[in-house]
Amino acid sequence: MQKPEKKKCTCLTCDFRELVFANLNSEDFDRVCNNKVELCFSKGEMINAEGDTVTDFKYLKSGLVKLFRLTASGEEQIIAITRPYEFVSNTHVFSEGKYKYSLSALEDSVACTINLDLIKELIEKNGGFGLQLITVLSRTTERIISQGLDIRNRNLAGRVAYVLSYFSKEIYHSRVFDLPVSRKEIADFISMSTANVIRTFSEFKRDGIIKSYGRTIEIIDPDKLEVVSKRG
Amino acid sequence: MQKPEKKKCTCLTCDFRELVFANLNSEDFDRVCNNKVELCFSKGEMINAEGDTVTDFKYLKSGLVKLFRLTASGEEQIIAITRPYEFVSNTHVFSEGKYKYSLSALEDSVACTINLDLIKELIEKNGGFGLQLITVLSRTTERIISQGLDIRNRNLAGRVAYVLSYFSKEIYHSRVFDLPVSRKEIADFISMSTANVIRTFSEFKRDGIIKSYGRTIEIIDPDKLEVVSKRG
DNA sequence: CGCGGCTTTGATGTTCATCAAGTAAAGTGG
DNA sequence: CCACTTTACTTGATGAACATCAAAGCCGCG
Repeated sequence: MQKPEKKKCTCLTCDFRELVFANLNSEDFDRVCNNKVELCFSKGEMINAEGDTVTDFKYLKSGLVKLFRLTASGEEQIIAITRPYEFVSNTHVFSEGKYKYSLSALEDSVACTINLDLIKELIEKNGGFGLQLITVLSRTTERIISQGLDIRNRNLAGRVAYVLSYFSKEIYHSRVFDLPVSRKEIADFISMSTANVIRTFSEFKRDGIIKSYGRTIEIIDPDKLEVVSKRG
Repeated sequence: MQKPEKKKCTCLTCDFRELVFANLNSEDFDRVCNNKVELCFSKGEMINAEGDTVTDFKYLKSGLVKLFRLTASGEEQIIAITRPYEFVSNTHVFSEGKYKYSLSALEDSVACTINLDLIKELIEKNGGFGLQLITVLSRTTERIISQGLDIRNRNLAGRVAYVLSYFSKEIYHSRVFDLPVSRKEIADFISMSTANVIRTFSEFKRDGIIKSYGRTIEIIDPDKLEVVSKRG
C-alpha cells in the first residue's frame, strides 16, 4: 500500500508558475524554486497522513490523488479525488498546525512542496500573490463543498451516476476511461456500501447506460446517466 | 418570510477589527470604516440570494444565519448554520462572480458589507492583511467541509444527535437552548425527511436523552447524546 | 499453486421516505 | 379579539431503499 522511498524528480518548468506564482518577481520566484522539493509518489503511496505536522505548502504537479480521513470505525472516508491545477495543498494548512486529512496517490504523481513559512512570508510581502492564492484555494474548497452537497442530495443510483459522470467529464474528459479507484473506494467516497455500489454498476450495465470490464468503464448513454444523476 | 426594508444600524466599535483587520494601518482601516455599510436583518430575512452578483465582502457582526442552496426539486439544502466570528462572507466570493448559495437570518442579525474591490485592493497592498484573511476564511471553509463529512458519516439518529450537540456546544454553550430552526430546517440540514427528524426527537425524549417543549430543548444526558452521535 | 483481496450476486432484515390524518401553534383579516 | 387560514408539528402504517451477511468466482502476486 505504501512505499516509503521518495525520489527527487527533475524540475524544468513549473506549470504552476502562472496559476499560483504569476505575481512573484524573479527574485522571489527563485527563492521558491530553490526551496521547492519535488517528490514522486507511486500509485498507492501516502503523500501525507492525518495528524502529521504541517510544515509545507503542497501542490500536485501531475497525477491523481485522493484526500481522505479515517472514520471512528477505521474506514476511509474519501473527501475529494483531484487532478493537478485544481488541488492545491490541503484545505486548512493556514488555519491548522496538523493535517486533518490524509492524501495519497491514486496514480503515479508528482507533488511539489515548499516550506510554508516561506509562502507566508511571500504573502505578507506581496499582496498580489496572496490574492491570487486566496482565489485558487477558494476555488478548490468551493468544489469540495459543493460536491459534498451534491452527494448528500442523491440516492444510491444518483451518487454512482454522479461519480461516473465526474470521472468522465472532469477527470478524464472521455467517455471511456479506467477507474483509478476500487469499487470500495467509490463506496467510501459516496458513503454507501461496497455491495450496493457494485449492484448499481450491474444495473447500469443491464440498462445499457455503461459497459465495464473490470476497472475500464465506457459510458454508452451519457444522457441517461445524467438523468439518473439528477436524482433517480 | 422576507422583509425588504433594511435600516442602517449604529456602528461604534467593530468586533472584527482584531479578527480580520488587525493588520491594517489606521488610514486603511478608516477607508474600510467609511466604505462599510452595516445592515440589520430581522429573523427570516434574506441577506443574499443564490445567483446574485457578488459585489461586497460580508461578515456577520451579530445574530445567527443559515447558508443554503435550492435543490433541483426546489427544496432548501442547508450548508451551514453559523454565529459571528466564525462566518466570514460566503465561501467563494473570491473565485466566483455570483453567489452560489443563499444566506438568510435565523435570528435578528447585523451584517457588515464592504466593497469587495476595496478588500482586494487592500490585500494587494497589505499582504499581512491577506494572510490573516486566508487564515480566517480557511478556518470557516474547513469547518463546513468537516461538518459535511460528519453528517454523511452518520445514520438518522446520529445526525440528529450531532446537530443537537452542535447547537448545545458550539452555538449556545448551554444544555438548555431554543432551537433557532424548525424541524424541517434540521431535516434540510442533515438531508433526512422531516417526519423522521421529529420521530427521532420523540425517541430521544422517550429514552431520557432530551426534553423538549416546542423549540426549547434541554439536553438531559449529554453523554448518551454523544454516544448516539458517534453513529448509532 | 495457493493465498488474500477485490468483485459479484442473492437473501434477509433494518433503516428510511412517503403518505395520510390529525393536533397544536401561529399568523391574518374582519 | 375572535374566526379563519395557514404553517409547523406529531404519529402510525406502508413500501422502498439500503446495509449486512454469506457464498462463490476472479485475479494478481508471492
